[in-house]
Amino acid sequence: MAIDLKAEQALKLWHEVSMAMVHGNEPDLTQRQFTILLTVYLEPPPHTVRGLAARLNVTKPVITRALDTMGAMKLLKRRRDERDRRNVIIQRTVEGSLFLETFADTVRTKARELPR
Amino acid sequence: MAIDLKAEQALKLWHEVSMAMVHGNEPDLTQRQFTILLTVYLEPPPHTVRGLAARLNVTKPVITRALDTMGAMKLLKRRRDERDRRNVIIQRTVEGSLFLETFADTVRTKARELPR
DNA sequence: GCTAAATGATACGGGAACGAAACGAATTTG
DNA sequence: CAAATTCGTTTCGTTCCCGTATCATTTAGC
Repeated sequence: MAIDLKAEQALKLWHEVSMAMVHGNEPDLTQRQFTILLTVYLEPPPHTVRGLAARLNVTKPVITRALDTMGAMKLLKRRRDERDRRNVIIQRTVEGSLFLETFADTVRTKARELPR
Repeated sequence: MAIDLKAEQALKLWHEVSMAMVHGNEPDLTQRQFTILLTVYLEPPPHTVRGLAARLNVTKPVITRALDTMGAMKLLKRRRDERDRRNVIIQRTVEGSLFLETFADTVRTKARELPR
């Protein structure tokens, strides 16, 4: 059975979750950063700077900088590809997984509490 | 019947919608700006700078600047409160309604296409 | 080997957002 | 009616993100 949302429910869900994120003290990421994070955690590896840039339709420095920022937050980590040392492989971390699990819980809770 | 999402579905939904927004050519809003927009459109009026600042737990200049930005995009508009001319009332626009309708459609479509 | 291509990082200038503080206008208080 | 308060805006200095162009390293092609 497909997930069927009314327009108002969709907006309310986004609103509730956004409020929770803005109000909470979780690391505040830009839209792009969060999208990069989700891509790394949800799409099949390996993830490279170039690949992510193409996937998200942004320039390479955007990815490099996002990795700097989120790397400092321990949400992601870099690793040299030893088979081709030009490449950098972007990998998940325990902290990142935990962060997204918490986020998913927020979404689920808000979705469950949605008025019909 | 409540909307029941699995953790993976919640993340996938956010990912899909985020990808659509980053990739698309819609106005590029920050997380806070988008949250302000949703608040104005979903919560009962009237909305003031001070009220929104308190609601979102941000400083007043954040609201003022967001109104500048989104006002230029025609997503919101300001009006002086004639009963107390110190106040500014924030109102919806046709363009803003349309923008959010389109966004809601994106969410609905992505939710419907979600794997079980 | 030597050159060309590919990959990610960096430098640079510009623009946008931030918080704190100060400000002007409008209203309320005493 | 003068002083204090309230409200939104502006200013200031800082920080962060952006795209373009360039750089160093590594690999591939001849």
